[in-house]
Amino acid sequence: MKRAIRREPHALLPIPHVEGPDYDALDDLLGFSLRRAQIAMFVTFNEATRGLDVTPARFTALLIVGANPGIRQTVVGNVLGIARSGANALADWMESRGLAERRADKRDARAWGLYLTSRGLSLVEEMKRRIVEGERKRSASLTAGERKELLRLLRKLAG
Amino acid sequence: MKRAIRREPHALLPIPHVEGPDYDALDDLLGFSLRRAQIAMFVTFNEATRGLDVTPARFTALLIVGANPGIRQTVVGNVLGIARSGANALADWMESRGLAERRADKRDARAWGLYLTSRGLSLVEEMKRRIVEGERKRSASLTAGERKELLRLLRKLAG
DNA sequence: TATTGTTATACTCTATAACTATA
DNA sequence: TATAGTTATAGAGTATAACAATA
Repeated sequence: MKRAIRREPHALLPIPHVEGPDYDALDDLLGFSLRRAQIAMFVTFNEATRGLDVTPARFTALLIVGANPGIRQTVVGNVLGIARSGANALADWMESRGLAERRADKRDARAWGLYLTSRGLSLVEEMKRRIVEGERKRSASLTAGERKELLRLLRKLAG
Repeated sequence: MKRAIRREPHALLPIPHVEGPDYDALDDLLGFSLRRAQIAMFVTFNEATRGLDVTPARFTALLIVGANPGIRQTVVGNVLGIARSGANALADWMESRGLAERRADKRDARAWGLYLTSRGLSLVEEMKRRIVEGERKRSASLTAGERKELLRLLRKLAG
């Protein structure tokens, strides 16, 4: 006898603003709204890249390697704000999928340079198209000016 | 012979905008700047609440329970956007620290109502003071109008 | 001594799934 | 049959710490 399937709140859902409870100071805290907005955008990212086996960190890493051929893992890690071990795992992932190669750095025998393969280059272009389109839909309620202002304020806040 | 201590990039550091690499489309994507801004604010949160053994989720849960005495765990989970099992763990944490109590709900024998203790109430006030002050410092480069506009745009984006 | 890459390990957060008591 | 809470388990992502090779 099969048990009924019950769906839990899935991770890939935006955080709702629940009717009923008093949110107290929450709605005036940047931290809370930043988190809600970020998750909403994360949901959009996932929908846009469905089937591509990608995450924001993977996309960012591929994009950076594509724009900076020969870049070192450590620098990719710095851009992402993660430790070297994490950047290493990302490089392993890229190589295992045939999206990038490690080539010896001629100036420093300790280091590898990362280079996208043609497959990596076309994947990153496809992802970029989808993600830009996803962001366009998600921010459709914002005017072009508002979107630009939001970006400016976020960058200012990120310091 | 002791090995030299080497500091890895600590989690509690903002994501830097690295000099050198080409960021390509990254600086025009809301997702990327949202993440950088959110982490910067998370760092601020941690500095402001150092020693209080708190996380953003714990703070949010305490605040919501404080503002909504008798609220159910599931509703707290909905506000946070997490599954019931996670909300349950948060309630366990609150009780184990003497910050909240579960009391039987008279209208529904399946449910508990959550209530802050006096210790929980004073802690949440202390946290609120510190976090508001931390946000004030972090967003000092924004005018009051810019901060308000940022909040408005974030809420719009979060849907 | 410091840095690059690497590997192994541990921790945190969260979802998933199953279960119980009650609705 | 559905819902509130509970518990156990697993997975993703990341830091930490150590190490070899090179600077």
